[in-house]
Amino acid sequence: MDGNKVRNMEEFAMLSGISRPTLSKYFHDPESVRASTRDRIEKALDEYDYRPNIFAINQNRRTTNNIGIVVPFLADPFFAEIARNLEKRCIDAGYSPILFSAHGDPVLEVNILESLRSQKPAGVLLAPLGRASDRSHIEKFAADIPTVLFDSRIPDMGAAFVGMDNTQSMRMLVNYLCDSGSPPNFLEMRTAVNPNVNRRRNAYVSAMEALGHTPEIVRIDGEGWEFEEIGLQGGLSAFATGRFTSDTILCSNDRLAIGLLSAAYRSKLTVGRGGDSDLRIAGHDDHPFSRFTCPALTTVSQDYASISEKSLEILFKLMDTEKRGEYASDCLFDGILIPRASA
Amino acid sequence: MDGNKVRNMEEFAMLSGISRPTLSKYFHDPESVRASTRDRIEKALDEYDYRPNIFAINQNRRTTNNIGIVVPFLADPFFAEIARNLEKRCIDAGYSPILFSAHGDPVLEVNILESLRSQKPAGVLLAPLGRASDRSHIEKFAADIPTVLFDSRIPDMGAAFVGMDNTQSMRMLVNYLCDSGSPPNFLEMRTAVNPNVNRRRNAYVSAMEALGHTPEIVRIDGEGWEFEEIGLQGGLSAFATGRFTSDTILCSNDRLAIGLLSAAYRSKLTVGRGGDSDLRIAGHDDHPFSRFTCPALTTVSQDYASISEKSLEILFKLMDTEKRGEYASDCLFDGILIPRASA
DNA sequence: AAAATAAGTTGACGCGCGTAAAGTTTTTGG
DNA sequence: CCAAAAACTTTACGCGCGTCAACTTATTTT
Repeated sequence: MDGNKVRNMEEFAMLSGISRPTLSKYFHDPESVRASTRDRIEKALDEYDYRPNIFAINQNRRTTNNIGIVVPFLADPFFAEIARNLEKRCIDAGYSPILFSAHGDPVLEVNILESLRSQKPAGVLLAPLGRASDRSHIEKFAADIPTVLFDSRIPDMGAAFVGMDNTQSMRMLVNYLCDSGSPPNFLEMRTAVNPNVNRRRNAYVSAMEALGHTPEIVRIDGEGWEFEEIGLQGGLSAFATGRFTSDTILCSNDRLAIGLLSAAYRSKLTVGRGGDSDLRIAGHDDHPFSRFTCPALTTVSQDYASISEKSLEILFKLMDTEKRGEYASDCLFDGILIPRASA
Repeated sequence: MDGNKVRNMEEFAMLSGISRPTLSKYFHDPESVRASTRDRIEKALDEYDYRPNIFAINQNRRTTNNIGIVVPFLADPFFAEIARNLEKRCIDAGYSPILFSAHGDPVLEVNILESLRSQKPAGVLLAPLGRASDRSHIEKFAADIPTVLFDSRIPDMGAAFVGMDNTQSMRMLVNYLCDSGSPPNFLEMRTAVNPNVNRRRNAYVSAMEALGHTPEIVRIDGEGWEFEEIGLQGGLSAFATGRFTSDTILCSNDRLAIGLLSAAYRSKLTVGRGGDSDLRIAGHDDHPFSRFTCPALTTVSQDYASISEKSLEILFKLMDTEKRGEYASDCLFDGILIPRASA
């Protein structure tokens, strides 16, 4: 392009010698015009610097080609990774992803949903904060705009959901740990930040009982999303006061486990599955950093690729149809055990 | 609100008994109308469900109140953390941040800039990919839209820049390490992903020479942004083949150091500053996870808060004035040494 | 309380594009 | 080669809001 700035489609129509309605069609879908016309347009596009005004376009359209992606806490690499995956898939499918993080704040989550509304997105992928979320607000939102919830299931929420089967994954972990050593304690934060934790705890309890062991839950203090710090501080004090009744500790998620590994190290406790170690520690989620902890963390993998693929698949269905309610089905993925050196 | 959906400002004007131009003023700036009028509007707003159409608003305005935030790789917690900081500040200042990640892909980076252009943002905060970036493209972008570069400085780029003083920070680290033990080797990736690495290497060399020591650089293979994995694999092979000439290793960044810690652990080498350890390892950036590695990682802190505050301060200046060139000054922050157990 | 000023109202036009209707040209197919 | 179909052009209106000009009403000033 020569850098000749063109003001609007009208002017570009003059310059290119193509009528405005045809240009409009072209920009909406290049395949919708004859090949020869397409060539002429693209040649002109090459010569002049014109891009349709996106605001004018979206003003009339009932819906844009934007897809909102909302996560509860982007500084958590787990969500960063999922968001990356989702973004790429959206782009490949010809949509424009818009990424938001609630930064752990339920008020911000509501604000995001509100501003998203006025963006008229074609659809929204939402990983809610969980317990702190304003349920009725999310429910209303999902009623108006095609929405797929992922990661964290909100009880009694009608919207479609994609996530992992916490019951299955925890049972698998518990079985593995009991097979390979002593039955684990379960470590969690006192104030559960999302419903997954509850499901994981319950699954732990029932899996333990099924094996004839007594479940033992250790709760540590701390609020917010600084899980590693909470795991570290809680771990230090738990080790100091001897709160663990087993040498094997199953954490409600990897970030807590990473903190606990740090606490163990500082308490001069060795971690590993070898018989000469003091402790075994396992987590849950296959956090991107879990491979690199010392020792590497045994965990259950959430299949990022499958979850994001399925989420979008369902979202596209929701977007395609008017009868949204019918597709409001859940989709749970099995986790995959990732045995590493820590347990 | 009763849920009575109101189509447009005209209709809301009827319902509220306030003229449309006055409403327009109000939505642009609530303080610009008389208090009594403001009350009446807000009462009506409370009763009816009306929100101005954002696309119609932005159609005529030369610039929106959006601020673009572009980072090279959001799955890197360092950038996630900075982005979080920037987002919050934007919101507090009354702007709407829009977050983008280039996912390590220079083509995507250009696409982001292009789509950002048509969003007419009031300003943009851009942490470029670095070496891979399309410089001329970024330069043109910054010429049209108020842009502050941060984190990674692109040589000969006219735009304003905020980042840290790598020379200062590396010298500090080298001095510290030499003071407290043997002079360090420098570990880096063979293909530097951004210019910071070059500056750090050079600073390492000159700091070592200033102390009368021979600099020793160890380069490991690997491409892309999976630094931990590269550090792990490179570390394993470097340890196996005895490529390090010192028991102290200074890594070009924390993520590489985290991988190296993992490699050391797997190679049964103990890390720490105690005399009984095999190795000392240090990083650079004060990555959010560096506190929780085993042992905790000695590093230099990038002051997230100061960098983001200063970036926005400069951006606001750029946005306020037309004579942008004059403010295209650099701003470098000193790093702060964070001595932890690893060195 | 009258005059000066600030705030609000009415009416109208423009922004850049979507889109429909009616007419014209080009392409397709038998 | 001609008729039917497809693609394109012209014309015109609408979307929701910004904004200007000319008034009218409310508030402040002296």
